[in-house]
Amino acid sequence: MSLLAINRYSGEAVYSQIAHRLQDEIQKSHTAGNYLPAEHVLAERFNVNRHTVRRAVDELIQCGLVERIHGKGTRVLDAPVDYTLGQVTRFTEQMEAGGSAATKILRKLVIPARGGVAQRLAVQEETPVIWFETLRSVDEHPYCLISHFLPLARFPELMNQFSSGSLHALINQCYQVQLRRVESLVTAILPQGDDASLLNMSQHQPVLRVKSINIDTKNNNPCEYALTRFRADRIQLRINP
Amino acid sequence: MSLLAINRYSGEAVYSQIAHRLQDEIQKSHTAGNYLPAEHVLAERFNVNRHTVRRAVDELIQCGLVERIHGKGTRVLDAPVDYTLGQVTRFTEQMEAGGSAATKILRKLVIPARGGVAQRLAVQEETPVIWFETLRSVDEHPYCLISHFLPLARFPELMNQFSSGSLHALINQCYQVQLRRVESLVTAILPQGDDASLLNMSQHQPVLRVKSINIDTKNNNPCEYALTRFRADRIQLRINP
DNA sequence: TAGTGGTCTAGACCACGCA
DNA sequence: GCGTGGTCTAGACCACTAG
Repeated sequence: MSLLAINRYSGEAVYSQIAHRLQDEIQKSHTAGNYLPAEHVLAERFNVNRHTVRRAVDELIQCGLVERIHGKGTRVLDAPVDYTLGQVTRFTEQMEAGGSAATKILRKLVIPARGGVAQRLAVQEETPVIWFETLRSVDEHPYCLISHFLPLARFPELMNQFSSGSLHALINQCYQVQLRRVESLVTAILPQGDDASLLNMSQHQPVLRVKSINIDTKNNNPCEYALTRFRADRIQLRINP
Repeated sequence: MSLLAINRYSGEAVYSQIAHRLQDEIQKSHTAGNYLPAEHVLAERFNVNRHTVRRAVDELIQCGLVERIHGKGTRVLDAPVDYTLGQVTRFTEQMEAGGSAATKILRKLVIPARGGVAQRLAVQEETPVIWFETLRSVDEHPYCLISHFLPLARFPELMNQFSSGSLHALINQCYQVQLRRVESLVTAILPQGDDASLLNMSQHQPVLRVKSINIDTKNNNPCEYALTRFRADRIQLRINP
């Protein structure tokens, strides 16, 4: 319970003061999964109208701190998960800490390499390339969408072999290829195409886009080009030099 | 003027119907720079309360279609810029590079350390901390905004010494302190506060936010906490493991 | 059925931009 | 001073969740 009351003459809007107060309290007692008190309770506590509380909570939602669930309440969300960009990608292992991670395969195609894909895989234009589209989730909450591109000639049976689980583990097992990340290019964009709906997020909130190249550690040939879109409100990338 | 009236029993919220109607009209008569009719006029036209119109316009703002200007009205914004334009001008910022282009100092303050700042600098709450706000540009085009936080006790004269150029070079020169970046946390958000106008960008395009900690290489004490916001349409971060 | 959030109305007063 | 958006209140009713 806060000691300081709302100051109606401070120049700062009441809803804004309440938003900051709630934000502080959420971060101090980082109770992810908990529910905020009901709106009418908060209204009584701060001595304001319920609509004013709603306006404050709107701010928290915009920040990605909480989510409203109709009929249930307003739930505190997990803080963005740190995702370390290292040499070896271990998506599943990194994310599994909290809950049950899952990878869903959305598309499996063979396409002719063009432009950036051909260039990054160091193959001729029109060379057949495997394209996997995967969606990763924790506890049914999607957090990233990955387009994987791999030269078909190098992994001739991968199209049939890959049906679930970790792609890199499968490659390691079936082809004795150890992958190492050599470069990542990170930027932020608004979600394109179906990405927003697949990630179950707003079209107007940004995603982190990471282009990465993985090479075969044995011969340093590029084997995979991956284009990952992270929900930026759920993920932050940790980079250690 | 629309022919179809609002249907109060369609299941779709009234504000949502109004938002779609307005969106259609804006896009048909794409009159960027024009102002929407005043809220009370729209309310009258749709036979709803002014608050309901406001809720509808909130949606359009969220989409980046219009902006409210206090005392003036609600203005239709330009169509979003095509992404291909952004791609051309996008360049890459090395995580380690200090940045040599023009740096403008926007603010120099001493503030009491609180929360994340205190924690990351490993100082007590309320310890005096220097806060520099700088803007970096290339060819007059701003591309990033940095909040630097440094313990005042460690750099007692820095407030007066720093007037232009590279902060890290100055620290090295005056205090014989070599800084090393030990951690970076990267995420993407929509610009907050004045960031959009300082970076001369749309409020609806994302920025890359990098939190980084620099330590003194001699004793491994944290000396600077920097919070950088990059224009994501102009910058991508290259990360080499 | 009780409790929660979702929407809409009605009216008041304030703060800002501009002529 | 007028017209604009910004905020806050008060109350009503609906829709969803869960016991």
